[in-house]
Amino acid sequence: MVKELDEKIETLPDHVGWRLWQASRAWQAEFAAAMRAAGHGWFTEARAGLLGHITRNGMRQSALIERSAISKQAIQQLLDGLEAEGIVERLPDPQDGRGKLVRYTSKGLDALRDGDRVKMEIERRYVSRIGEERFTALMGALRALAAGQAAAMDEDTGAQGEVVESK
Amino acid sequence: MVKELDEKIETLPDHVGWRLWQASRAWQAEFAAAMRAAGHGWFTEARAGLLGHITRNGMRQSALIERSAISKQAIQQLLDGLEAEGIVERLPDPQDGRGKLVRYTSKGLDALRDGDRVKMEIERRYVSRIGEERFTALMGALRALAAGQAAAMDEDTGAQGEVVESK
DNA sequence: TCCGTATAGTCAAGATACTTGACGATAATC
DNA sequence: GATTATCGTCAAGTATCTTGACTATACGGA
Repeated sequence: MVKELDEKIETLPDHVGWRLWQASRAWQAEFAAAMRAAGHGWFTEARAGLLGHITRNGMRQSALIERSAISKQAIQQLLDGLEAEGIVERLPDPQDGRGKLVRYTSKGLDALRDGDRVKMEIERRYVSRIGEERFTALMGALRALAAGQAAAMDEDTGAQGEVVESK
Repeated sequence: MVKELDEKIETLPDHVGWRLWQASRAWQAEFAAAMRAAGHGWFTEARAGLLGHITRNGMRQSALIERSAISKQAIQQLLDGLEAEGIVERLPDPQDGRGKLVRYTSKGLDALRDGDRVKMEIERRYVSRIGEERFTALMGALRALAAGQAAAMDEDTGAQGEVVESK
């Protein structure tokens, strides 16, 4: 009974959203695995997302809130964790008694360096997997998409619009 | 004071991983917003991820566990939620007293239909945003990447390898 | 100077989406 | 029948994020 219907079983989807999700997940899994293998066991996806916004010179917690899209409370909790792991440290801002500066520790900077290396390795693997031409096309399309999206939301919420050309 | 340092502020990253993540998040946000706007307020990203694995004919809960990568407990909890929302229903499997069949309710099928419509709309928007050629290149690269990844893990853990052509 | 208001960060509580571990019930195998 | 494996459930804990309430500091006037 069910058997005949099973002939028509759907395969997993094959639209942009699914493909993007799939590729994104695969990248993250590869990156996280490599980072953990490199001795950075504290590494998680959420933390990575936040670290991507912290400049190497350190920055105000409030600036971090603007740059990343999540609530200040979430950021604080993530920072609590990162601080406990010894990746970043929080210092009082000498210019503003209310503020705090978030800065990488040397352990954190080490992790960043490893992260850069891992990223390049993965990128190399990707290129060898699908060919340079396709890879370039992929990046071009993704950048165009991001630029289009930023333009589409036009009410500049910041953060997204400055992604590409700023430097 | 801080200003001079800000000249050297790092921009947001521009590597594959970041771009994929960014694009994936943007797609999901757009999709979820459209779904909620279409009256499917129960819609969340995690639920979408699971629903993407449930065929329209319904399937065994255990089959669902194999297909999606997450633990059976997580699946159960997601199904609990979906069942409470009236999107799916669980019936005893007549062929196996231990098993249960997960099936869409008519409300669930309605949502799927809306989902398909929304997906196509978004895809159309994407095409008009970056051009058909680029969009095609994007899809091609993403598919190649997925195929390469499936091949790379070679120890067929299932789930990933069978994505496209399986049947 | 004092006062109102905005900003920076914290504390507390709760929701969601997972995890591992232990368990009962049914099926399959020998 | 006894053993072993599979299917689903229950319970508890973790990570990540949310909203709401609060404190401390800064700033911009009267």
